[in-house]
Amino acid sequence: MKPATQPLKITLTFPDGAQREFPRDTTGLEIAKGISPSLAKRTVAMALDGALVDLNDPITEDARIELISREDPRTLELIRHDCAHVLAEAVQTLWPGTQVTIGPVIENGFYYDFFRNEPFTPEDFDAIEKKMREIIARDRPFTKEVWDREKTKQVFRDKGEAFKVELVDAIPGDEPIKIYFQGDWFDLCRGPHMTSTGKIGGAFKLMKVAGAYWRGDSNNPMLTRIYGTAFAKQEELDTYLKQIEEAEKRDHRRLGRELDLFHFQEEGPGVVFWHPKGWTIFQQLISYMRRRLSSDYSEVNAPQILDKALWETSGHWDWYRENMFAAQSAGDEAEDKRWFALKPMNCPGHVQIFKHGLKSYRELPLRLAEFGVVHRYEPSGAMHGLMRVRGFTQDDAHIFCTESQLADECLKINELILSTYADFGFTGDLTVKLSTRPDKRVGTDEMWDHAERVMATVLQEIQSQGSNIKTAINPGEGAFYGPKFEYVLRDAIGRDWQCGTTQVDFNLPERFGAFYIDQDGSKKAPVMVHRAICGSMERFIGILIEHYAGNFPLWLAPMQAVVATITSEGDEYAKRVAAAARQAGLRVELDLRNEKINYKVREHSLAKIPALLVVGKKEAETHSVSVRRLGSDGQKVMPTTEALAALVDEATPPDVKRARAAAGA
RNA sequence: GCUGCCGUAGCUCAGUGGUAGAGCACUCCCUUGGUAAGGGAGAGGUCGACAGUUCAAUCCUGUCCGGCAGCACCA
Repeated sequence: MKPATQPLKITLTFPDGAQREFPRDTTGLEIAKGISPSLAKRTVAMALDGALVDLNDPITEDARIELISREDPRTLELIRHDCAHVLAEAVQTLWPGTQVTIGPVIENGFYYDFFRNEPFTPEDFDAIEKKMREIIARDRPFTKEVWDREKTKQVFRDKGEAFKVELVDAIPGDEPIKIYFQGDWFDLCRGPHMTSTGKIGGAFKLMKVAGAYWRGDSNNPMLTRIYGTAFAKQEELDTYLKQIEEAEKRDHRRLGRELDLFHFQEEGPGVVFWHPKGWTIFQQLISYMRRRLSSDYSEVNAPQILDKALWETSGHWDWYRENMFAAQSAGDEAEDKRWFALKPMNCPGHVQIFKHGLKSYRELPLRLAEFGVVHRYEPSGAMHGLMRVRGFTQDDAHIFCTESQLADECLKINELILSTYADFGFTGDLTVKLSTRPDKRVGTDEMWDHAERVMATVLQEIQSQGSNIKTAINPGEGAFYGPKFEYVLRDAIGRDWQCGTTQVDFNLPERFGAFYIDQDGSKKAPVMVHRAICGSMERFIGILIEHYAGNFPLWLAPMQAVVATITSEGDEYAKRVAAAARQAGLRVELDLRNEKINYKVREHSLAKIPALLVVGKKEAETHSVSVRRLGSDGQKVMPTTEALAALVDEATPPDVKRARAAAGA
């Protein structure tokens, strides 16, 4: 409640706890100057009760105040935002007539979207950056004015800035229209900004150009977006650029080729050719998941291709057709021209299995799992290595249960997902998002209300269980048949990937007339829960490749060790070592080539073979091997039996180790 | 799908309006060498596909296919 008359004095609390009174409407700059001129010079913004605002803003009420220097981590956002404005001014100076739109700060920098008939190219960057440095060197103050809404629109209309006019219209009526000047150039902006363009400094760089739809809608015109980044210090920019290089080195498409895991070719856009080594990883992953499922789930396999009629019943033909592959007999004479569709999802197949034979309430929850290969016609621009393909394998399952079992099943799945991610070393932050009803959907509002209510309760429960779990709501992002949880994991270099999902479905069983006989002898439609842990095995392997940078833990490594000889004198012994290793269950290769050991070490190191077992005359005589581990410089001579036992232990999958420990305890 | 860029040997890339080169990888020969590249020779390409311009196209133009970066979409 504000008092009827504004007080003339306000009390500000400084970070050290000191409190001082100032006349109302004193600006941050005046306060800084009052403390010391050098402080005023160093200060680029202030925070009132923790919120960053312009240093020149008059302070109207009591607050905690912090004077923010350029070195404060919170300033980074301002540097980038200021830099975006300078970019826009530079572009409009160099190419008059270019329309400006928006220029926000993003995770690693900023961008600005422009409208211009001629798109920009990276060759323009030098000229733009040069102009930006001029503007920064001019060091004009950022000043803010609050304009009348109609006047603002008129000014932008007169300047030919149609997009800005639209932006003004989008600002809620009760919000002020703020205009920031930097010299003569000005932009509509929420702020805040630093005190002048000179504070931006020189540690910025334009990164790339790309197209982007106006307001993120593919029905709107496409703008040209220029991405840039900026830091407080040059060293930080250099570090960032180096990080990008490192990330490129672990790109799964590059490592997939270098490590000979898989390939793509023109005839099969978005479908993977798995090579022996890549397929070994794939199989290890599937074996792992099978072990994790064995106690609760029954594995099934449903057909790859089914009559269109079935997809009409399921609703896919209506709601998902543009993503589906359809097929007919290719023979001209065939009179039977039925349309079939490749399955884009496994659920309808599993419902058929559930429906086969009468089910009793005693059989619920019935959990059917399938490593199901599905095909989806993804937009051409969406394809990205293993991360986004048109044919992929889901570690899919459908749980048929009663409504009262639903919440428990969701929590059980949650446990499985979290423990699986932990086994692969994804120990960073995890986000669980609840996606609610989309516009395009089947089922009644009552069904959706009910489903979303149950899910929201489960989400709360999940949240309360883990400290590194964040939760969020994605309104309108659900599947067309029901709301879903999406599990987003964070990899070794901080990137987020959506993998697991739990989707509640009150529609499909009913559509197919699936039911079970309840305790009272009546027919009831089961609730169906769709769920995947890895999501797509292809994508998950892509994530693993980048997460491990190709250095797989021994249990997943396609080739776990290579036995290499120094001279051909060691051949017989090397064969015995390799045979013993294989006998012990290790995936090993023998390298008897007439090459120098240096050459072999280099080659197998580049191939990221985890263990190199080198044998020469000495080892043969002492029944030992010289073990060189990937990533270490030296080597260690050990008795062969001991070396193999250690490798076998290390190669034991984490879940198997856990099971053994539990059995032993 | 949209905007921009790209497509030459398995990979990384040179190059030219008169039908092609390098390094690595591959094959063979010499070398038997203790922990990140020993030497030599050879083989390998209708220069993404199809049209057009031209006496002549890998090179210029167009269409298509595929890829890359974003956007949109999504496991």
